[in-house]
Amino acid sequence: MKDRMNALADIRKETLSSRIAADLRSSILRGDIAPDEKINLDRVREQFSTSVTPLREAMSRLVADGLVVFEDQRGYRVTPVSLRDLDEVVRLRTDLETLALGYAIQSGDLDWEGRVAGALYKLTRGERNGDAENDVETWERAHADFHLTLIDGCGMPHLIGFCRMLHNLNDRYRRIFLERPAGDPDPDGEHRRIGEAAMARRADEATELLKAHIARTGARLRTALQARSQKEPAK
Amino acid sequence: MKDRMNALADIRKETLSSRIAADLRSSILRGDIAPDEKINLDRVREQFSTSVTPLREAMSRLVADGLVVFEDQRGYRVTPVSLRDLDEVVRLRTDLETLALGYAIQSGDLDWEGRVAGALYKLTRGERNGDAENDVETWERAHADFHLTLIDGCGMPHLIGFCRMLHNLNDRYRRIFLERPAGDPDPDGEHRRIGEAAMARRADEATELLKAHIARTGARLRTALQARSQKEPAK
DNA sequence: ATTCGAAAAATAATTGATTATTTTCCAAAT
DNA sequence: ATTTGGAAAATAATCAATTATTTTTCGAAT
Repeated sequence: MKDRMNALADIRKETLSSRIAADLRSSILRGDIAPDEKINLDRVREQFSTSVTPLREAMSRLVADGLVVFEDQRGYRVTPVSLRDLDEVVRLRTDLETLALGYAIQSGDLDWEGRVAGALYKLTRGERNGDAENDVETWERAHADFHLTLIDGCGMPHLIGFCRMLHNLNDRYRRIFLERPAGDPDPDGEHRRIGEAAMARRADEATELLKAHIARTGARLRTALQARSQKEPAK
Repeated sequence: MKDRMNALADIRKETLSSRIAADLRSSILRGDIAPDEKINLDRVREQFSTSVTPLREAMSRLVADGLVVFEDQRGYRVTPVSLRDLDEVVRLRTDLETLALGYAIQSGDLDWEGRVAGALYKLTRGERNGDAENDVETWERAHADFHLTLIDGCGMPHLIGFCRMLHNLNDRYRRIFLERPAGDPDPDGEHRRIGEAAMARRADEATELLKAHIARTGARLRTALQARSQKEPAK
């Protein structure tokens, strides 16, 4: 009874800032707002039918996420993309996600295993590369959820935050630049093998599989970006 | 002539938000605003003689730095301290700063070496544990500058951002909980050895020295926190 | 044609008032 | 003594107007 009351008390009124930040985050990840695009605060304010204050706050949160860059007196711009940035993101994902996975395998409890299994189930049950927008968003959510649950067992909030940010940055590249964003030859198989190795506490195997998974997507992205920048010279 | 004009054009009017964020960051790092302390926006607004909007924006930036935690409708609170958090910060500093240093040694150019030498010079020339506030702040600035310059040669902005954040978090622990925050037995020697190994491109030696340096401070902090929490039971 | 400087326009940032939500207080009921 | 519910107080969040700064435009000078 008391636990039930506490759970209800935690349902707090979401602020406009949080709503706006979430919506803009999605738009940026999907490429709906293009990399390097200047964000005109007055126009966006009108689109959300709000005033500038919650919008500025939302932008600050997106800056923290690495999705937007800010300069005093010059406002906000969607973070540009580049080969160099992609390389960093891929390299850091490799370094930090495997680090986090290692710690998770070390420290994660049975509850974590259960959550990994659940996230894996949801990911591999979903429609992939469906044409319907809802299907894509559902898969993207399940995908992010799986990766983040995998490392959640490390119990290190700062590290999880870094990985989350890198994961989002990588997702943006994948969604903008790959024609089939979920189009690895066998993503379900890869995700399953990673998840199973992690749950079975085979740390070396799990981290090697994760590394390969990250590298594979990274290589495809690199190719796509290079092809694109041969069509359009670098800014 | 054109370069000179560009340099002048880059001198932009600093915003109140940026000023407030910087001031509050210092206050938090120094422990002037205590860990876990609720930040009353109206009171702080008055202290800065400003309105609430730039203050909220400043707070968002501090949230991004990990120095403040936020909850919708409940405002802002200085990030609490704990043994668990300290352990994570120390562990991640070890993992990430050595990673960054390795990359810097790999990629850093002569200009980077020069900057490391300069930062080392400034650090070892300064007054340590002086009683004057300016001396402490000067040393703290030089200390942070040295560590961040050391890794700056990695040329990876995200990684540098993570390391900066961890470094700040660690600095806060050091300044609040150690009676002599710069009081390692021979910090100048340690810093010098790390810097010289890095400039000489002896990667293994530099990273081992850095690890030991981080671990030493971490152990002292752990001891100090444990002693304190035996006096005051955990919240 | 290019550069410069000033004015106009656009945009960023801040203000102080208002509205929304949470916290605290207090009296009544158990 | 404890719990509940409502009102008051405090605080968080947002608004729309105003101010500050940057960017764009345009005419004059070179």
